[in-house]
Amino acid sequence: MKKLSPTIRDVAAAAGVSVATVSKYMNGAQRFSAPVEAKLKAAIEELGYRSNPLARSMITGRTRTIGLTILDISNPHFTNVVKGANRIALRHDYTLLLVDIDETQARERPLIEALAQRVDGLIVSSRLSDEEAKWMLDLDKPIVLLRRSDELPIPSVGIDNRLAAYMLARHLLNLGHRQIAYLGFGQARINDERIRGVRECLDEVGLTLEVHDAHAPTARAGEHACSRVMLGPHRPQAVICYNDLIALGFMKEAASLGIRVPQDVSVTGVDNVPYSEYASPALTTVDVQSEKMGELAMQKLIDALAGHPDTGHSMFEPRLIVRDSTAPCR
Amino acid sequence: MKKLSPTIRDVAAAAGVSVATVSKYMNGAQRFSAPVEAKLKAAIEELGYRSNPLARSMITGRTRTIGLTILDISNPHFTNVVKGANRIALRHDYTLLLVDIDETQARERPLIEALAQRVDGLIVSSRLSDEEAKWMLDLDKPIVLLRRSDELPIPSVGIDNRLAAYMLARHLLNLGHRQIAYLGFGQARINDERIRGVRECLDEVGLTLEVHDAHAPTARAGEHACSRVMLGPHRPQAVICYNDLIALGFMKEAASLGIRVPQDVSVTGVDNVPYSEYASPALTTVDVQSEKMGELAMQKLIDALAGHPDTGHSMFEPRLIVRDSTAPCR
DNA sequence: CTGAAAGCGCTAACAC
DNA sequence: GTGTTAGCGCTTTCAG
Repeated sequence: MKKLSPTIRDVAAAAGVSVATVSKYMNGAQRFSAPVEAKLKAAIEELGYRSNPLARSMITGRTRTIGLTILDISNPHFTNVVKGANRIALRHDYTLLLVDIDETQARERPLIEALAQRVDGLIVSSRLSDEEAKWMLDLDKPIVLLRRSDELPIPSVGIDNRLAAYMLARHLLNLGHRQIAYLGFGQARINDERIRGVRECLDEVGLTLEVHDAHAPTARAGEHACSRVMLGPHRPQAVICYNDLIALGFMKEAASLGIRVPQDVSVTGVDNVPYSEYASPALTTVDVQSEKMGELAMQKLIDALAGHPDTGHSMFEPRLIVRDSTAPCR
Repeated sequence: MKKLSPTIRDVAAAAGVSVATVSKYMNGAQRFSAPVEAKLKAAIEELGYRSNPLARSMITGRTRTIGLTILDISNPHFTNVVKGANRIALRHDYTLLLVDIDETQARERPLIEALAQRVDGLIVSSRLSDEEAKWMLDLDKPIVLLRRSDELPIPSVGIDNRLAAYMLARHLLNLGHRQIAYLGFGQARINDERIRGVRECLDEVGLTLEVHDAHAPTARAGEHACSRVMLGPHRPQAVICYNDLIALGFMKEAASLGIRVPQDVSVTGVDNVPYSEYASPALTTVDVQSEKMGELAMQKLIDALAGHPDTGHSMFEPRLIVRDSTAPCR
């Protein structure tokens, strides 16, 4: 078998030219005389030469790699973001270096700092507050945040969480519900925005909101929280969950408890993950355009890399998806 | 603000030592005299120095990065594999470079070849046949395959697909079903193994198997296939789907068609993805230990990287998970 | 324990 | 068009 892979010098020697010529040829930097081109092609083919991207990156200072940190790869919302980002990256010949923060806030900073050294730019989804994320500015790499940041001069992409939550509340009010509960996830920075949106809507008709916390953004957490919410002192007629996964778990547990959805309680989520459609009853939710978010975040980053920075926040418009988990209040 | 990040030379100058000393210090290669150590620590802190992993990799030839190619990041089975692999990688201070093949077979080879140059080793999930995958041997990097390969001398991890399918068939036979259909995905290499497992079981009782194809391993594809399977000339009493996603889509469409699961037809999947549990009826399936597969694949690779190669195939044992989508035949 | 020097594989001026 | 030469930031002998 083979030894070490051939270097640019091996090719130069085999083709009888200089390394500079080989380098230029590999980069398609200019045109060559027919005989040289032929020899080059032959030598490269013969040796199976492929230029070493590491050495190249060291000189150019560019890796053609984008770092993407997500909070949890198990959450379909984030995989959709990745899907979108990846599509745009591939199109521009960039590779994604994916880091799953895995909902462990402690390691976030070191992981991102290490990542930053190996990539040309970063797309970051983080639970850090603006204050806690200031160090990102010192990374000296273009960054796009997957949530609004009012204080940091970093471009970002997200949805209007207040509006999304407002829409769900309005939908439930229209169905005649009056006792509405919110099952949130306090660790998420956008949780407050969603609570605000719901409150804003309920305020208009003089209703108050019962707020619960699921402690995790997962189906399992939704399951656990269900009895606490439904069998507590103030049984709600409708529950707005922080995200679809919590809602899915909630609905499953409700069924176990003999509580029917939507007859006994209406349930909603947020995100419109693929499986919300295949649950039964199919989940009423708000589409947040996860894939498009990933696409736009990547596009912004690539633009920045190309010298067209953009420090604004882009907000996608949420869209209410009414399915079968919500119904008129009895 | 700062300009370019400081290099090892800056630190050496600031600390009044040589670059070699700084290098050794950064790598914890040896012990140092107290004054030198103090100066180094101070200089590094002062300048905010972090060694450049690219330059380091170029010399050592190691990147502490593992490449992982998966067929589709939208499939929860694969995200679980990633989760497991990532856990082990982190534990050994490796980073994952994830590539989503996105079910596009054409680009597979170039993507993997490019990936191979940037990592120390690869975990590959591919639809290529052994024959088509021979070039992987020339990559000169340790590889672990996420499926059995009998011909290639490459270590692999997988489950016993024949047994998994056999178990599902046996379960359905025990429930009294006689007209059993298989809704597969012909592109997958393991599809044949699963068909074989089902056939083997049905042969024992002299039954034949109706085989259909969903054309994609997705819920959407399962939806589309449902009417073809259920409203064709040979309506089955039970359907074994290639994976959970297809089964989920199938069940949704069945409901639309007024076909009740499990009363009118029993349905099973394979994989035990998280959402199979939250569907209703909850899906009967076979657990393939996706996370453990990812963990073991990574462990094998890291062992290989540490000089303990292992060319064997590790097979996880499938486990039948009976839930509510299967019931006795009326 | 510490330092000087020789590169890793490649690119980027600048000559020819 | 093609070659020469200087490094990129770091590790690694090998002296001292």
